[in-house]
Amino acid sequence: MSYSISEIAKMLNVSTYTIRYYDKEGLFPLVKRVNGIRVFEDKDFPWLRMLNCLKNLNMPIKKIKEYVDLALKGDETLKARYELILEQEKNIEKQLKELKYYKKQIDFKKAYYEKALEAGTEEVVKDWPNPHATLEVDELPK
Amino acid sequence: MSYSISEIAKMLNVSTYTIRYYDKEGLFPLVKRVNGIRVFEDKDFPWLRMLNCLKNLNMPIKKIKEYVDLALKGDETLKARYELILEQEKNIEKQLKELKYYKKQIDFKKAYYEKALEAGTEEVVKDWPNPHATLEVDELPK
DNA sequence: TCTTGACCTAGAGTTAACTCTAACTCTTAG
DNA sequence: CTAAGAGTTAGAGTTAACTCTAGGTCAAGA
Repeated sequence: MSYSISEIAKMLNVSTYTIRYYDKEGLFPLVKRVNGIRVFEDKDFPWLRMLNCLKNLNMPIKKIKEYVDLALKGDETLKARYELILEQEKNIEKQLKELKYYKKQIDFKKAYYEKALEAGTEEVVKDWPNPHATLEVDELPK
Repeated sequence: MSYSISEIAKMLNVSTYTIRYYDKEGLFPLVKRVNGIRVFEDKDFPWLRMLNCLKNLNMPIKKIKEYVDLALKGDETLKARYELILEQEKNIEKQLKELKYYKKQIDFKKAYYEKALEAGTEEVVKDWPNPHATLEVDELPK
């Protein structure tokens, strides 16, 4: 099975411009061309999925490019690629921790506004015991 | 207690440039000035914490500004602010789902590289059953 | 045959979020 | 009293990641 650039763009939920931009940046070194036209194939899907993953984990294009270049060099770069994956694993853990932390604050605000709406005014909650009355660096997840 | 711009910058883990930029964008309408110099006070901390939260949830500056403007208008905008918080709550849920989804892929790759490193070559794992062999839109979390 | 639509490239333009520079003021320690 | 250090502004510069335009090719249907 083969796929056009616009089909792939739809799958990744981006524009065709973006796919061409990624290609320009060297993120698709192995995609086939027929008469100059990009032809994506099933064999490209694992990488498309990986790219989608890294992109959504906010890895910069340049860093993704580094990963591509490592992969192209073959077995001698296995270690380096493994480290890069470990780094991403840590990154995900950090993001999860942060999200859970900020979720608490949003939940507090939600309850705050629910009470305020009930009363019709913010006055009744303005001095609610804020679970985080001070702003300290250590308090924030790194 | 009062705090200088550089102290606040340190607390939020950004540069003083960034704090001034946020101010320019209207994110600190209530911060005191003494001889033209910004003087942050304890009363500003709840908002600083909220700002830090929204920023780290990737809310654009313009949207944060909207929230500030709503808050300045008082009780008549309680509903609108509540909706905005609800939206953020949904946003967090989405992000959590996505993160957990992409974590699976990273974990797969981690095991993949561990096996490859053990063998000294990627060949042994190249055709590992990828838990996500196809790339379909519905498969990806929205 | 002609037109439509999808593809191509090179390169210019856009946007968000900083980041920095120049030129200035104000406070304070020596 | 003066020099350092921290603050100020307006506005220019930077960077990443698109996003679009102009001008072209090519294949298929009416």
